[in-house]
Amino acid sequence: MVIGKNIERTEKMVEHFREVCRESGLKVTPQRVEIYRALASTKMHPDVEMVRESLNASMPNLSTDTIYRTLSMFEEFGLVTRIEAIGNRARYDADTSRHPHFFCTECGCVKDFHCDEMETIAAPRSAKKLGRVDSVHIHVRGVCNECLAKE
Amino acid sequence: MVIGKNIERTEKMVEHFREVCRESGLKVTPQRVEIYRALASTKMHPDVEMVRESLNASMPNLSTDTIYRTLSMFEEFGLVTRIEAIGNRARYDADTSRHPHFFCTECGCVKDFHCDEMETIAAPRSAKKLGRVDSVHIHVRGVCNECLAKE
DNA sequence: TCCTTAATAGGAATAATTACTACTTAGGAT
DNA sequence: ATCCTAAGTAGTAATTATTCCTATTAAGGA
Repeated sequence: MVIGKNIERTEKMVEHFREVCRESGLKVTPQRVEIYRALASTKMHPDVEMVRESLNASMPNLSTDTIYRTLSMFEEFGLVTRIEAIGNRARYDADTSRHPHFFCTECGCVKDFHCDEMETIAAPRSAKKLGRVDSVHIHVRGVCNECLAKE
Repeated sequence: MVIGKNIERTEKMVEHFREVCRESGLKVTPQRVEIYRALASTKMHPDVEMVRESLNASMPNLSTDTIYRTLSMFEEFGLVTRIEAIGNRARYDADTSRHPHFFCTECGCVKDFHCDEMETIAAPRSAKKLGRVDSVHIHVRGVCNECLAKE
């Protein structure tokens, strides 16, 4: 996983992350910072294993459990969004703004795209009748260009 | 899981299922028919365990592996849709028409609702640039009325 | 600097899914 | 109707993802 693009934006996100931790009484540990930074610095919507790999050099003793706990906690505090992609691994996105995803059914990659209509569409009355609606999620499934090229 | 509502509609779906099997050269085994019928006769979007429970009386020896294999196969042939709900169990829907789902983040239930806009919104150019788009999926996350009542 | 309590590492346990193999059966051929 | 064969199934083992547990560590306030 390539880390390090858009360093400025990433560091702004990390600073915001520190603030949220302080405000919420969460300890700012090196593990948490590095896990958050790993997410914030990539567009790959990594799963736990990808986070572990990307931090293996800098934190070889980082435990799986810590990554799981930390990511769940981040989600709880609205710092990341959990993506229910195809397959069995949960993936996470540090970009919590509402936006649709493209899921490749061949390789499992997840990509962002933008669409005003999808980002603003509201839950209808028929949905609100079922309970309290907290968020709207849109994704498309298909085959990414890389996989199409291989065929 | 309550099975048996809307028997007529269910049996029409089962008949269609048989046709698809015949056309595709798939054997119509009792296991497949019952698994399909279990899905077609409920709106609960069951997971593997729910299917197993609902068929436990009629097919006590039905193996987990068969349910997994069969549901994957159904999805491959467009007979069911796999729903990536919250949590770690895959759920399935025999209603393959495009419609949005409500996911309760408390109890994990999945409910259908309808919304013309959500059912017709098309993938934008920005998505098509990423690859071939096969389907569009929309869901909302929130807390269902039953869970709200408990609080 | 000390203290308290939250957080972590490492490993064990659990849960979900897939793989394997000997046996069975659906459905076409006879 | 019976036979044949490949596809399908049951039962179990293996794998993979996730969570739990506990002794140790360290963040951050006093």
